[in-house]
Amino acid sequence: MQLVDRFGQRYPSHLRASNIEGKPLSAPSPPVPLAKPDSKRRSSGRTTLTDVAKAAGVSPITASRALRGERGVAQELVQRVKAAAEQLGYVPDPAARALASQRSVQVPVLVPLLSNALFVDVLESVHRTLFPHGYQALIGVTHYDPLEEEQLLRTYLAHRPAGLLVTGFDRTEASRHLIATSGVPCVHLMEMTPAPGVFCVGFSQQDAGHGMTAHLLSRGYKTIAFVAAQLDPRTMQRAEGYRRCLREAGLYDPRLELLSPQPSSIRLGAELLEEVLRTRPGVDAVFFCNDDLAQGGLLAAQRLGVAVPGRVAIAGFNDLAGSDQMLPPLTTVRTPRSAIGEASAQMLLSLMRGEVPVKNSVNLGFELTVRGST
Amino acid sequence: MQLVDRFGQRYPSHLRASNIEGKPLSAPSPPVPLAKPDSKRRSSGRTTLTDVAKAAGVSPITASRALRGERGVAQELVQRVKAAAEQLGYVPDPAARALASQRSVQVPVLVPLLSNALFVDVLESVHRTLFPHGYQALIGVTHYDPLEEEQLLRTYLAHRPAGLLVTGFDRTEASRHLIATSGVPCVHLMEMTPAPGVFCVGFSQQDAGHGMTAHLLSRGYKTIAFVAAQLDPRTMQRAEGYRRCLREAGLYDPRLELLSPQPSSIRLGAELLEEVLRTRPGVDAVFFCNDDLAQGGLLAAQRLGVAVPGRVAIAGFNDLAGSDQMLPPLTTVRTPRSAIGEASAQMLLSLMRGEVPVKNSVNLGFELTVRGST
DNA sequence: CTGAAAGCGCTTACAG
DNA sequence: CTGAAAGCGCTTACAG
Repeated sequence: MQLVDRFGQRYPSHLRASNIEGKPLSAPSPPVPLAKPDSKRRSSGRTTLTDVAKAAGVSPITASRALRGERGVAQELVQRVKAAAEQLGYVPDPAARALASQRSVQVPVLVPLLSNALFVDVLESVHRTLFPHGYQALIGVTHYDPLEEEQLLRTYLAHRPAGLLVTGFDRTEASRHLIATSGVPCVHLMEMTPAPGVFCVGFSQQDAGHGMTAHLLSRGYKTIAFVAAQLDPRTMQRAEGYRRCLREAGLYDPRLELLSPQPSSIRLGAELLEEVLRTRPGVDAVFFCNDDLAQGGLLAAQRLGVAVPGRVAIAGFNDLAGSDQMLPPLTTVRTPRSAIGEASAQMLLSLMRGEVPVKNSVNLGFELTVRGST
Repeated sequence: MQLVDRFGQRYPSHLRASNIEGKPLSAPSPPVPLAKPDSKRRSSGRTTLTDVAKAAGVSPITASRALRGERGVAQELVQRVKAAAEQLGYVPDPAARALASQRSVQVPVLVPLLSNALFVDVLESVHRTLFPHGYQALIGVTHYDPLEEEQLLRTYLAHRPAGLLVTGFDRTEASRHLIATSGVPCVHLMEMTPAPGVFCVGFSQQDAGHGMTAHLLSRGYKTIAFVAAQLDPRTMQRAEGYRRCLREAGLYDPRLELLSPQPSSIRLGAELLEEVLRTRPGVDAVFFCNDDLAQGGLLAAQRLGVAVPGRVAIAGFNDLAGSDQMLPPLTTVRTPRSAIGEASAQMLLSLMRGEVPVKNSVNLGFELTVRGST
């Protein structure tokens, strides 16, 4: 068999000696790929694995193995191949790789919304962790709709992703089945679960809801309202924590809950605080399920001349940007979203390497951040 | 030539009659792909174009053409192929498609940061516009670093993207060259430019800076400070608009500019307002280059008991979440970021179809939003 | 430890 | 308007 390199030189592929001398390696690569006028030629002019193999004087398979760091390749060959690849500016073709190996470098990250800074932080830290390893985070926005998530899952799974990151555990049976049968490593974000064989990184939303409520009780507040929007699963888990805590104290009253299915926002928080003050005049503390609501509530209180925490205490959740700058600064729960993004990506990385993680679930906890508003 | 389908039936590929009767279409697909024990078999069990073609009684090429909506295929065949694809739940393999066509469905979107809601909004609307057309937006975060952008460009361009979205025009010569020679359709976001052959969607940052300054002048403010952070190209274009406007009014004084290279944030805005009040006591209005700074400034003023706009007026830029809820509500410039995302994606879609857009540049303008703070 | 052959699932470039 | 052949650039599965 004869190989023809891009300079038109011909040599049998087993003639390695000439390459060992370094000749092909030092040959200057042409500034513009030489477009061969051959008919039937579809070459893109791109540097291919074969080019690298030729330059290193090995077979493409060996070059492939050396470049992927597969063990069982002679140290010397590895170095020669790597040098050649560097020299030629070789970049593996992800499409060819995906087709041959039945696995791409793509990692869909399915989050409910991008308008919540929480998920942007998670997405960014996932991206930052995965990218240096050659993996590509893909955006998937479910809008809190299990059917939309199922559709996204179908689409993305057809792309043979290397891994998958999904938010929480609340999804359709079909989605669960798709994930399970795909064989694609999957890590669940934001929540803890007892289910075996399932991987997750997050914290206990219910404990966090309980913790904040306990803090308010410890401050002496007795009539604590829970005000929530969106009403997604994690919000409702916080609600459960709130209920559990108040029941333990014998202070639970369902009429203290104000639940709005609307999307969470600063403006809505303002409206909801006004509603609480108007309809539940006895309330002495409000626990908002998210900081944007709480910030809106704080601003509304100021606008109305309602003293915080004198007349009513206000607490939030997530410690979003600006909460520490409010007047008074907002008491909230600091959630480890960047850490969740990073740890979940690390766990996925290890699953994608075929390893078995030491722990199925990683609980990153939360931090009660007490500031002036309570 | 004989084809063997997954049920082991053998029939010559030209025997279309039996398929026209609909037999293969109505054959139930096995719940689990039958893993053939053939050696040398690498099949993933996935439904392939060949399966569809067989079921429709046409060649794979015709099936491919029919599915991609390429014109020049008999209407009847198109319908048969589409029915077969639907029936079998066929999803084209993006990797195979990318490898064969030298073009993927990926569209990298290069933005400076994800921590600025501005770019999240752009990214989300790009994603929302592209996804239904089968294109996949990829995240690329440059951290305002041209070299990081160049590195991202190299990586992403090796993935043969279908299109490319980049922020602004400020990049390395090498990056410009990479984009130009890649042949990948590219649209520039956020800024306007006179350069021919370059596509962009945005608005004039300088005009917007000028507009806000003119508004402040029209309100009677004479000593207007410009306070900025990050100092990225677009911020500096706004600064230019501010300067031009004050020069026109004969009121420009470089000492009124407070420029910090730190990342923009609510907290920094608070610090910078304090600094302005301390070091430039004559200032009667502050134009912050971004709303997060302005919100921080507003909160700092409140904390210090400085009347807004009585003692000092405050204006921002971008109309971010919460600005309308501040006390007083913040005067700002509403920028069309979702519209920019959508319009740029539409322009890219038409470029990727090989069309020539009517206009090289789309100016989406901006809107002065005057509220209580000025 | 290394390699020749085959194959991944599509589309391009030719023919007819 | 339709199709047989070849090829995209890798990796898998076998051999040695």
